[in-house]
Order: sequence, then structure tokens, then C-alpha cells
Amino acid sequence: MPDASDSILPAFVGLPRPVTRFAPSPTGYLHIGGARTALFNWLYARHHGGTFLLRIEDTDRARSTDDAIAKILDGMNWMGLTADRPALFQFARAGRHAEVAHRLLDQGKAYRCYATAEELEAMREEQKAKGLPQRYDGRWRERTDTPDLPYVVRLKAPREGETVIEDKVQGTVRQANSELDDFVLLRSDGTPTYMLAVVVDDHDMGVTDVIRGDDHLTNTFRQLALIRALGWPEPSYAHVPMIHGPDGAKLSKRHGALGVEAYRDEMGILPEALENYLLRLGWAHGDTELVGRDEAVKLFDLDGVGRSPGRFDLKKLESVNAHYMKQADNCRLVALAAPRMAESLGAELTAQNREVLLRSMDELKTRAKNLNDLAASALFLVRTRPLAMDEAASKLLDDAGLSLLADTRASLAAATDWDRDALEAVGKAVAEARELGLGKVAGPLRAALTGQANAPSVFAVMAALGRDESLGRIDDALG
RNA sequence: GGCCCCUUCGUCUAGCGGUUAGGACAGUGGCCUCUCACGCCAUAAACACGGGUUCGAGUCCCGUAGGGGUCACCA
Repeated sequence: MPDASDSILPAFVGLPRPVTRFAPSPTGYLHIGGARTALFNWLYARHHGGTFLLRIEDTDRARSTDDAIAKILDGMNWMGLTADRPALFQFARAGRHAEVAHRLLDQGKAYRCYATAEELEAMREEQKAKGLPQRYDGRWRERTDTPDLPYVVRLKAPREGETVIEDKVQGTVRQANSELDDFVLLRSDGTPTYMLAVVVDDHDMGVTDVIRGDDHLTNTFRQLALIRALGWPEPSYAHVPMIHGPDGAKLSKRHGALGVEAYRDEMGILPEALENYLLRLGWAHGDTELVGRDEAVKLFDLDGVGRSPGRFDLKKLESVNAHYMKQADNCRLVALAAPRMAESLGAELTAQNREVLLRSMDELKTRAKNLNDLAASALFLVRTRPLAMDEAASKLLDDAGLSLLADTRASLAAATDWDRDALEAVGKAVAEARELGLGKVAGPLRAALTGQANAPSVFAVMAALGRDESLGRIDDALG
């Protein structure tokens, strides 16, 4: 029966509904699947005008670390998925969990089980040998003796009938109660199990909608049994399919089950791109592919979430990222690219470097799939003279190329305006005078200016570099 | 193994009894072009299989196969 102590925690009273929550265990970083679960919870809350909460499930003391907590918070922060209330830490609530278990014990809805680990192991072996399902057989369910031995508290789960979940993603899912066993609520050291902790915390936080990975679907039958024993309101459930690797197997580290910070730091992905990609992996709204945050809040709902697992596809992520790179503000991109460039350069960028970079950003960002590409492709702009020529560039600077470059240099030096259009006019004039295509003129010029054969428009490059630097680089090539 | 879930182009998906089965990424071909990109156009590519139900099935039902999840004093 509900108890007077079963009111929602003061910090969570009166929150706008629906109330969702993301409940990671801090045993590592915020991985890609977790990020998507958080995103769906966040979007659902925003779409319906509700509340998004965060709970850190740190009851596994051996594996939970402060570093992991910091990483998860950092990842959520980067993705803009911040909770509407301070996080609740599960371990701190062990006392309350135990209290609930003891109440069930007092009410005869739970019981003490004195079976030893070895005994249970033997029981499972026997079940396995006989081809029976492996589950606790309830050997202490009806016993009333209380030996002076360590014990666990088990829920007296229903054995008749069936439990039905009306899942917002999976639809109606039913399971016979005979499949349930009397699972453990309290360990022999008095600490709560996950199953107990989740149910109690979700209740105490006023969570109305549980949206989580479908690896929890079968756990839900157990949790429902507990909730019903307690007489608490049942939340509505939505179990979203997990993400698989490119080979269809469960997503592992080598597939990209990395922390979101790896996408940020190592792969140079923009948070809005990761969000859009993750959103579309498992959710769809007609043919819409590119969905910004505001649009996502408007469109997102659980009925758009599919039931089959999706595979992680880096190529698609990069394609989405390329789109958001083009949309991104130039100053922001300079700030994001600069540290990466400084790293390959071995030196910080100067204020002047940053200006050149900013002036080139429109040209640069259309050809980058990620920040690493962007930084790498921009390096030539900030290198100090004389530039090293790569192989393809050297080829362009053969005798004919150098002679053409000398001509071009003379015309360029005479230019009155140093902007892209004026420079392009100069380039075209040189080409015309020599009855050549513009490509012939641009080739050696590009080599001299960039040290490469592939780069943005030479005229845009010169405009960004400025007169002195441009001419200087050409002179270097001319020797 | 028991139970639960899933199955449309290579990938993400649209489809909610009647469609030339649509879009996106990746692929291929082309256009544009000072190179590389971007952009644009075109192209190839799918209803896992077998039974039903129905005038009619990718859509509904039942099997089969394959994949996934779960069965802890882990979360």
C-alpha cells in the first residue's frame, strides 16, 4: 500500500508533465546510444512542454567514477541536453530503497531468502541440465524460519496471469507471470539492486514517462510487478531499439560506440550534426532528413520511432555534418579549427592568421566534412614562407609554369584593387593575352600560393592572404 | 535453451489494403568549373521465405529462417 512517506521528493514536486529522465551509469563516457536515449527523452519533454530529469545510477561502487560522471555531464552539455533539475544520485538514496524493501517485507509482499550463492548456482546447473528455464525457484517463498544467516530480500512476484505493457514504441507486449521469478530487491549487505532502485527513484522523482533502450523491455515486467506491489502509479513506457554496428552486431567500441567527446574531439563533428543524425537513426517524419533543433522539438514524438534496430553509419553522419558545417557561423568555425591547426603547426595562430582564416571560411567550409578536414585544408593559409611544395605542386612549376607565373605576377602587381573579382579579372586577362584557358594560369599560381595542386579558388586565396603575402609567395616560387 | 522484440534498396527510412514501392547517405555516369570540393541532373539498387485472409497484401494473421534482447546479490 502507498505509504505516507511515498510522496514525491520536494525537489521534484509540481514539475510540468510529462516528466522524463535519462539515467546513465557512470562507468564510462556518454556513448552514442546513451546520447540518443537522452536526446529522445529531452525532445519528448520539450515537445510536450514537460520536464527532463537526470539521474546518475552510481550504485555500482566498484565501477562508478567521478571522472565518468564529469564526462557524461560534459557530453550532455556539449549536445545541449541539460536537465531541468539538478541530477539525482542514486547511491545516496540507498537508505530510502532499503526502507521500501523492508516495508514490502513487513507486508508479506517480499521475503527473506537464505540460499547461498553456491546453492543457487547448483540450482541453475540442474535447471540447465534438464533444459528448464533458469530462474529462482522460490524455495524460500513460503518458509517462515529465520536462521541466523545472511539473506537477500526477494519480491513475492505474481505467478498467475500475465503482465501487459502498452509500450509507446513496441506496442502491446505481454508476458505470462509464470516467466517471472522472485528477483532480489536487497542484497545480503543491505544495498538495493538496480531493479528496486529504478522503481523507487522513478517514483520519487515523479517520472511519468520512461523512455529507454529496449534492452530494458523484459526488465519492465519485473518492475511493473514491484510497482504494483507498492501500489504506485505506473509510468508509461517507450522502449527504443538499440543501435547496432555496421555489421549488424551490437555496437561495440570498434564500431563507434565511442564517447560523444570522441566525435567532438577526434572526429570534429558538430553537436547539431550529431543530434540530427542520432534523431534520424530510428525516428522519421516522412522524408525529412535535415531537422534542426527547433524543428525537432516541433516534430518529435514517440509514434515516429521505429521498432527495428538501426546501424551506425559514419558516412551519413559526415554528410549531415558537412551540411551543418556549411550553415555554421564563420567565427565559430575559426575558433573550432584554430586549435587543431595549432596542433599540426606546433604553434598558436596569430591574430592575423585568424583574420586570413575568417576571410577564407566561406570557401573552406563548403569542402570539409568535419573540423579535421577544415583545419587540414586551411593549413596552407597560415604557413610561413617559403612554403614547401608537394609533388603535384612542383610539377605545375616547371619551366612553362614558371614563365607563366612570372607574367601573372607582373600583372597582379599592377592591380589597383586587391579583391577577388579584380584579381580574377587580372587572371583572365593574362590567360586571354596568352590565348590560354584560365586553368593554365591558375595552376602555377595555385602551386605558388598554396604549395598544393588542390585548394580553393586562387583568387579567393589571394584576396584572403592579402597583397604582400600573395606576391611574396609567388616570388618565393619564382626563386 | 525459455521468454520477448525485430526483418522495405549496401545503410537510414517513407509507406499505415489498391503506389510506376518515394526520399536521404554511400555507389556509378554527366553537367558546372581555375584544381579540389560544393551545387545540379541522371542512373543502378529493396518489400527475408512459405502459407493463409481478401476482389486485391510491403501493409492483416500463422509458421519458417535470420538477427537482437533478456533470464545475476551488474546496471
